[in-house]
Amino acid sequence: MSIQDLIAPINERLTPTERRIAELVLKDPTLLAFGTVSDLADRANTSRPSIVRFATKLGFEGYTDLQSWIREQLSVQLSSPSQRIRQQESSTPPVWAAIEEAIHQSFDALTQERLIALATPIAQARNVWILSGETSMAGAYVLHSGLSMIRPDVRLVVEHSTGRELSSASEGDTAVVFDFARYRRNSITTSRALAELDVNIVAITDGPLSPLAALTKNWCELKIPAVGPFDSSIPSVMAAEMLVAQVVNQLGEEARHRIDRLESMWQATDTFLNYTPRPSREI
Amino acid sequence: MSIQDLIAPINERLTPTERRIAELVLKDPTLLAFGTVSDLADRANTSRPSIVRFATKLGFEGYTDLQSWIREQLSVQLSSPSQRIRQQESSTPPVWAAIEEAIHQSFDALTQERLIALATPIAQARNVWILSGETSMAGAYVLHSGLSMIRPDVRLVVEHSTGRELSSASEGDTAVVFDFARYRRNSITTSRALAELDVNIVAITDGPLSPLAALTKNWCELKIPAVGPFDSSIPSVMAAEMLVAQVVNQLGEEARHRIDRLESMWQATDTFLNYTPRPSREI
DNA sequence: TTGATAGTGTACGCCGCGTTACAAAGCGGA
DNA sequence: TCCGCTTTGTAACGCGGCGTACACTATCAA
Repeated sequence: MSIQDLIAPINERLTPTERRIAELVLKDPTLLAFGTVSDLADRANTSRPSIVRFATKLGFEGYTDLQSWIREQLSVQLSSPSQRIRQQESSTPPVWAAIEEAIHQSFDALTQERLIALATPIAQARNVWILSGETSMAGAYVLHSGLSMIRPDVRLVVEHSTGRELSSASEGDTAVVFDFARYRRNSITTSRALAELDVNIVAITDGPLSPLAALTKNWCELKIPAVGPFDSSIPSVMAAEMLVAQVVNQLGEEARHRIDRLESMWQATDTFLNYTPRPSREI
Repeated sequence: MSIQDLIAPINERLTPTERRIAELVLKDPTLLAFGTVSDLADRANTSRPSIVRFATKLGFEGYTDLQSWIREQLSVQLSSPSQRIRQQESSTPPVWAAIEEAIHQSFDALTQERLIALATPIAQARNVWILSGETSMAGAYVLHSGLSMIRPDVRLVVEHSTGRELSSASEGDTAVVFDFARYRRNSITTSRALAELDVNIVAITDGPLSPLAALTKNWCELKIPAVGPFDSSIPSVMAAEMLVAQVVNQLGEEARHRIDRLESMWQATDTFLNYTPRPSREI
């Protein structure tokens, strides 16, 4: 039971001021443990009674009650073995390490030059086709979703309609293919066919021995860790996101203009619950 | 610098009473952090001035001074490892740091207990419905893909057919919702409706202030970094994958059996290019 | 025995704490 | 426009906090 679990069930009943207080104490719980009512009031730009009311709204008698509760929680956290475990880095579960390593390697693989090399054919293509194997579906999905927001004529090709969809592909187009061992037969054969048609191939795959790496010089290598019995999609997704960001850079004003139009479309259709302009937009 | 290091050099100059106080605070440092002079005096069977004198003997102005020092020490100890990591590497590109921090925080949020709490309703549900906002589509996709391989009756609900798809949802079902600020109106209102129908809600969201966190106690908090102009899907995907792995654990033999059948189906249809059995299967 | 000194507890003052009652301001509906 | 409710801030109160001055006790040397 944490302060988060206490706030969550009542978060919709919080007044604006109380919400400010909630954000404050969530950001820095030590404020609650050590701070006085006045401290919190000052930090949240409000008055002391509002702090007390916040405490009662959480179900406590008053601030004192809330604070002593927090202190108890903190005491067990300080004395419990998990805290000591937390400080030792050696005991992290192996999955964590595998994911982190994979991410690091992907970062290393996606240098600035490599990103530019991969993004350029995407930015300049007339049509962009996206293909993928199994592990990498999520990456393909993210790429499709992201690219669609910044340029026209982007299509995610699903296996059962490969032929129909790709019949119009030709020189000047670019196909982005995600696939890793074991390679999906369909994605590989399709890529080969597209390469024959002089379609630019951009391949996200697992190394120079991949059949995809043979098709193009625009490829990059990702390491795929396992999470439980399945392979992780995280590296693919990361690569897709970085590709999208790079294409945005290269398209410049045109991409930004499209994003702005999408934004106003969202506003017009009232898509989001609490619309507040933010520097970072959603995919 | 700890309280031990402060006491050690003067321990021979301590009077009997002061020695009792020293033993007390060494045994339980939270007493110093949270307790008042009176508390300590009572516990050490002495008077309040002795506590104050003890503080001054350690080189502080008074008890207040000592206490605020202890609290500072405690604060850094409580700050999460991810925050300390942030302070180290300043030379890496900001995107990397942001992604790594988000991943660390997600790891912290997805403790074993939390994972079990989230996975149990998924493992036991009659039907599983998956909903998502914008950023988190990829996570929802991965969850759907993974769960489909290990249990029946898993459905990804897309916005335009929400009503039709969910008309059969009822008690005993579980809905997994991914959404983050700005919350997509459709996913939130749908979740609320499902909660009204006593469908179990499992929420992957951005904190206790999320409207989703108000609906259920089975929620977890992810931090969403920005990659270029868009929010990243990586945390959602990671959470989805860890959820799938946990559900596999809980379903045990049944899940493994299903995976094996899928495997032979793949073999039969010759889906992959180079079939070689591997310990880790693809999603 | 007596005086000085170190150790400790009592008594007191002042400040700031948390709390509550009440008034002002903001917001929506009639 | 007015009325009611919700939200928020102001003012006052009483309690307990810490710190300090002072008094008592014990110890030891002379």
